[in-house]
Amino acid sequence: MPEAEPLPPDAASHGGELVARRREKSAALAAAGIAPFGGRFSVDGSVADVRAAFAEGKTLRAAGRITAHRDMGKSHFLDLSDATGRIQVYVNAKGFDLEQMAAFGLLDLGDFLGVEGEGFVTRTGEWTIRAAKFTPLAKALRPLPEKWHGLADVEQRYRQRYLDLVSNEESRRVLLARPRIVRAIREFLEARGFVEVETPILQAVASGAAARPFTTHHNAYDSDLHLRIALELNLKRLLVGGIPKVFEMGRNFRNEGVSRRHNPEFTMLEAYWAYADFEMMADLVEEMICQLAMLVNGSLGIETRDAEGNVAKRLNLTRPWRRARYRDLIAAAAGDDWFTLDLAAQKERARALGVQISEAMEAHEVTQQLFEKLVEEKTLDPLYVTHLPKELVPLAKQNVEDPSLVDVYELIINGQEISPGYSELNDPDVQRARLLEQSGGETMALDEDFLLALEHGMPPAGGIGVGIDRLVMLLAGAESIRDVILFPHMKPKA
RNA sequence: GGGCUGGUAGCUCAACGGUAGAGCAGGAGACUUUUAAUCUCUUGGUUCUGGGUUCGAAUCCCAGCCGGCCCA
Repeated sequence: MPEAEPLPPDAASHGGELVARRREKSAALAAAGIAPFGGRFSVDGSVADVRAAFAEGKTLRAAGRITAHRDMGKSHFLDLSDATGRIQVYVNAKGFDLEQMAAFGLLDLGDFLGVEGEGFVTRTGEWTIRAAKFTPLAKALRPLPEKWHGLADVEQRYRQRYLDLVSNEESRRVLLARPRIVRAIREFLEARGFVEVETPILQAVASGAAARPFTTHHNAYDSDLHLRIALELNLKRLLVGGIPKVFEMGRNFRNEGVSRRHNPEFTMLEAYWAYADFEMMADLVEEMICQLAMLVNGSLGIETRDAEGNVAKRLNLTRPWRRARYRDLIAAAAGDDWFTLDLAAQKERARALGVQISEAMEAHEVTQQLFEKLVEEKTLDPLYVTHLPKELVPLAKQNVEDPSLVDVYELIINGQEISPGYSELNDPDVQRARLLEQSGGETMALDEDFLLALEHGMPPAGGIGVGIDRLVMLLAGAESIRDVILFPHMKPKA
């Protein structure tokens, strides 16, 4: 590349020398009559499309970022990349005049470039476009992360996701798995007659789950509103309205902590199927997730990896998935006599088993804590936990034989709750009573308008929820929810 | 909220009380099929911020800011 003028001293002192040089090259391109930030450029599709169309002697048009430059003097090799792949471009000085080669010298790694030329195969077997023309398309005024190690700084990967996408293949793989999964879910449900709907995010009462909502204000009606925390109640209103199979996939918001498994906004699938029950819903989810696993991994085996990238666990999604009652799982973990013990004895037993128990906990909370630590966290392959205590699930129908239980499942895979499914409670009076009898730290808000809808008659139905972020984590092998969200919530920098 | 841990050149990382370095990127040069190209030379730093200890601080201490992991 060409001789550079000495930079003004202040440019270098800010650590801005790299930017200053690129700005100079951008200006030099403009001075030579070449727009450094170009416009329309006709291409044979994405880089992957160009590779698919590749043939020796065929004229190809491609565009992308310059991600490598191997300078041989009169011969240059460039890598042109986008998120779909990489293709090599060969530029031979013999094919261009001096002005053109001067312009070529003003290009930098990271710039967008369009090329046209014939395909050929180098003697090392690399598919290559022999550039007959090249067109600068956009100047990168700042350098990209290092070519070999990519961008490793976790914070910067999340705050400047575009740099992560440009430089980290693994991030592209995980983040692009998500839209494929979302699309496949829609296709799966639509093929079974489910209708997709969109319901309001701004709600007067945020209910359907026990969680703190975000609050905002609507000026026109001078009323406080909440961002939804669940989709459930509106979809049930649609069951009342006569739509027998309905689903929504959309964003929920919970004003709670941020962690490896929690983002304040997250995507939920909920589906409701009139005249079905929780077991039919379990079958549906089982089939759907297996299809998704085949789509993403081509297999029902899943390998989870630790921070070093080594295989940590192997999961097997082969059907049929195990189904077991909550009480039986507790008894197996804590002793057959568990449910005959009084509260004090249960607390003592739980602590002896290494489960942290606080004095304030009620009986079902002690049992639930024990369940989470000794069953849920230790479960790898899919497990449908069924027939939970009714206190845990106020929107589900009670079991006919044992009204202390509800007809529900909780799907657990790899120690995480992936999906709940219910036989939905459709008796308005029972529903009111169940919402009023909630106890413990977090309770669900009472939505009178929802109860009014139930009084008009809701068909018996099965319902499911699927946390899409966690499902994608599972299927794509991501360790953190932030790895499956393009722009995860971060604390603003001061 | 608590515990542990991290922040050094554009990027990836060293230096762990005694002159802040390397690789890549950048700059100059050589090279007409390279591919982490190679070879010679070379520029580049408010060591996150603010205090403190010390003859001397990237390093030790305190506070803060922003992350990561674990716990609640």
